[in-house]
Formats: sequence, C-alpha cells, structure tokens
Amino acid sequence: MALDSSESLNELLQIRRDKLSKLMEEGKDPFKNTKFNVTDHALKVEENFEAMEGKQVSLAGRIMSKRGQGKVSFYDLQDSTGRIQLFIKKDIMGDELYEEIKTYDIGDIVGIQGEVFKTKMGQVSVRVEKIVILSKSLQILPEKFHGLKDPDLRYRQRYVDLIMNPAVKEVFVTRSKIMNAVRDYLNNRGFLEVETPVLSNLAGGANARPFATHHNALDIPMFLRIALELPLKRLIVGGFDKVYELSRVFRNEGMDPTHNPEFTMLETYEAYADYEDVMNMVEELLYDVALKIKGQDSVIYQGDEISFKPPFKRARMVDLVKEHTGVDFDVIDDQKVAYAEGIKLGLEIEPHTSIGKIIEEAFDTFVEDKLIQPTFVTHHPVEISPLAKKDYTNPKYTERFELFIRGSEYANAFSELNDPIDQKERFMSQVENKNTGDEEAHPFDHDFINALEVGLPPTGGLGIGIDRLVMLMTDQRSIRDVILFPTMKPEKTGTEEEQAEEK
RNA sequence: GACCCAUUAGCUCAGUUGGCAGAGCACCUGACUUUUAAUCAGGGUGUCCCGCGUUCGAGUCGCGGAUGGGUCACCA
Repeated sequence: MALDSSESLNELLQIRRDKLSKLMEEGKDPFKNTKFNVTDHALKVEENFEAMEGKQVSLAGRIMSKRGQGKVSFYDLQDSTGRIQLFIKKDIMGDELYEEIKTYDIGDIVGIQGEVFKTKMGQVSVRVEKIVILSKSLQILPEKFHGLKDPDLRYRQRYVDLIMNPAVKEVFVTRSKIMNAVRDYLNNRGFLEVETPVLSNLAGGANARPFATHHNALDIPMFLRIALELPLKRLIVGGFDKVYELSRVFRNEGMDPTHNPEFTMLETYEAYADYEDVMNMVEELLYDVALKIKGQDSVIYQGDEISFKPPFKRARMVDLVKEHTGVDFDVIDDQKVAYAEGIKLGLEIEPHTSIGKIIEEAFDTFVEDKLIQPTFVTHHPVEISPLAKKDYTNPKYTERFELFIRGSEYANAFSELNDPIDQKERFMSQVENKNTGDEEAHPFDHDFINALEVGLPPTGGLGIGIDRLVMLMTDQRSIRDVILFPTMKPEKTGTEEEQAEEK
C-alpha cells in the first residue's frame, strides 16, 4: 500500500511529507522522540474538572480537529480515554512555535503540558504552554463528521476504524471484560486454565475441515486444531478435576455473519459432574457475566430483550418438536412411521434417515428460531450425539443439552462418553465416513482411546462460542464486528500479486 | 456454492436521456486572540474497482473478473 516514490504520491500526501522534511531540517524529527511523560488523560480531566481546574497536566494523543487559525487555535486531542480541547494562544507559544503548530495536521500525535480551565463557552480545555510533536501522520484520516463507514476499509484498517469510531473501540473493551468475567467465574469455581496444542498431527474433537500446514524440520503434515476437547479430556484422565481453555480454534469452512475461520472457544471439563451440573453452571455463568458487563440481568439484542435471570427454560428436544409440530416422535419407534411424519411436515429427508436425524431436522426447521429467551434443549437423539453418554433411563436419547438464544446455539454440553470400547467403535464408523468422502469426519485418535482405557472419570463437558456471546452482549450483528482483525481476502488481484512477487 | 446490491477525490456521497468529472469535509493561500461539523475570500487534488466490447463519444449500456455487504444453501 505505502508508496514511497514521491512522483506516485498525490498532493495531499506529498504536502505531509514536505512538512515532515521541514521539521527534520529544523532538528525536530518527531520520530526521534522515545517517550513522553503523561500525567493525565482526557476523560479524567473532563470528569474531575472541579478538582483539576487550574492544575498543570501533561497529556498525549492524536490531533482530531482544528478550529480557529488566527492568533488563537482550538485543537481536539484524542487519547486512549477520549477527547479534550486544547487552547493554543500565540502570546503563550511565541510567534515561531505558533506558526509551526499551525502546520500540525489532523492525525499527528503530540504531547502537551498546560493548565486545565474552562473557556468562555464552558468547554473544558487545556491552555497549552508546551507542545511537542511525537509522531507525524503521513496519511489522511477520514472525514470528521461521517467517519469511516466502508466495511471493507474498517476491517482491513481496523486501526483507522478504532481511531474514528469510539463505539467500535467500546465493543473490544467489552470483549476483554467478558473474557475476564468468564475467567473470574471459572477460576473462582476452582477451574484451572490450561493451554493445549494449537498445532497437532490429528485435528479432532469436532466435525470440521482443518487448516493443514507442514513442519519443515520433522517433514510432517500438521493441522491447526478445530476444537479443544480431546487434550482437555486427557487432562481429566491425568487427574485434574476441573480444567478449561479459552482460546482460538480454526475451521476451514465458509464465512458468514456468524462464522469466522478462526474464532474463540471456551471449553470446560469437570470430573464427577454430569450435564445437569454443567447446565446449572452455564446458567450462573451467563447471569454473572451479564451482571458484570451490563450491570443488569438482561440485554437488548437487535431489539429483543434477552433475560439471563435463572432458571432458564429447560425442555427435551423431542417435546419441543411436539409442541411446535404436534407430532410426538417420542412414541414413534418405527423408522418408517417417523419418515412418513417427517415427509408430512415437509422435511427434506431421505427414506433411510434415522429417527434421531428426523427429530433434529424437525427441531431445526420448526423450533430453533422460536427460542428467543435462553432455553436449554436437552436429550438429543443418540444418533446425532457421537460424544455424549446415553441416558440410561431412556437410551434413545443422550445426556446432552444445547443452549439456544434468539434462535442461535450458544452452548453445547454433555455427560462425556468415557467408555473406551464404545468410543473406539464410534471412531471406526467416523473413519468409514471419511473413506466414503466425508472430509469433516473425525480421524481415529489411538492415543485418545488409550487415555480412555487408562480411565476417564464421569465428566461433564461444555463448549461455548465466545464470539457469539460477545455479539450478544454488545448488540453486534456480525462476528466481524467483535473480532479485531477478521479474516479477509487479499485486496490485490492475482496478476498484481505476481507482479509484486517478481520485484 | 447460488442469487441480489455496492464500488466515482484521502473520507462521506451526488452524477439526469450516453455528450467537458461534481459537492461537503480534509488539504493549500490569505483574514480572524474563546472556537464547538468555527467563519470569510480564493484554489479541485481523479486509474470513475479491473479488463474486453458496443458507440462518433461510456462513470452511465453489454459481457467477463475482483473486493465488500446482504439473502439462501452448507457447516456447527
């Protein structure tokens, strides 16, 4: 992007470089400065004006607007906390420095020292006594009133987005607070945060295509993880009772407003707990996060008020299907009958589709988007839950739940399968799927079977997509608005890239 | 993957029936010692996303492509 040959620069950019050259000629190279003693910030001065009035403060930040250019000027300085007005008077600065200050551009970073006061118009300001330019901006910031709107530019140049759009910055501050709130909750509950490999020889724990890479020294293929599950369960085998990992996973799949190729996942595993314990924990966790982030037990998401006040609604998947379709699959044990009912409902299913899959289809089609308030959907059919324990009181179903809010899945949890023989069989059927072309099928993980043979205690496991939780808490419509640098296609066309490579 | 929409100055956007490329902000020159999207006078800084085509003439019409956004499908 940055073009250095001066003949290719347009006039605006050339003027800024000329100003920089002039500063350098005068021995005021802004890039030579290494530090500036900052004593205060814009927000603090603004909020504590009564106490700060008349005091000397030293602030640093970016010039965001300039007003007046006579013998007195008003510049708005933006630091990490907000904006404050600088009052710059020729009498105070002296003729020579004042002329130099007038050449400072919007986007330049300056450090100032001066006295806090209010202008005649009542605007909290700093009467500048000393000023030093700490960085010269050679690019032009977007327009002050409309800001930066183009989504493409906003994501590619997030730094400009953050400068121009305070609400965007606020989203990412909130994201950080949510991460902290989740960690606090789990740590206080006795969970240990761990880090497991991002790079592995086998990408398991979910059905998804991985990103493939290569280790040069070992000359072996490696994969970026698609889930946290398998290493964490190994740690439960190893004797940790409560572990979690809150980190990035990668799935080589399509992108849309709720899917980014890399995203942040929370997975927790608790020994000697079942899915009902996990359900109680999720309820409490979300309530806790909402209170900490929003100061109340509800949020407004895209116009809908979502309440996190426990208890959340709990219902079996098959009962919800009955409620919304009138068909009670719970009493249907003949696949042909279930298929006929599914066709009557207009589901797109094949003659051999299993009853469990038909129930899931009916759920997806008729129930999912009706679940606005937090709802635990439980007892998924065993056919669609390869990693969950059966409900031994009714083996058609599993000890599993998913949390739905506003029609989307936010959590998935179950009593973990810890029978190594059963797990081995399920892996083998996955391998069959893989052999018949299913690229998302789970690879056979011999060491994981070994771990289960060593012995996994009964364990309750949980996964939560943190990006979607952040979207919910910050009322954002797209996952790209809660990820600082979302995945983007390269800007350049193929031919341009080739040309660049040739240089 | 399919369909729809967008792409014009650094930014936000106009651009009529196919006939000299426009505005505001920003920027440059000058004026202004309490401004608030400061104001006043003057100045337009451009690969109209890219390529091919139709045409006397294309920002505008056609075809192909790129990037982004949306809807659906897929995935979870």
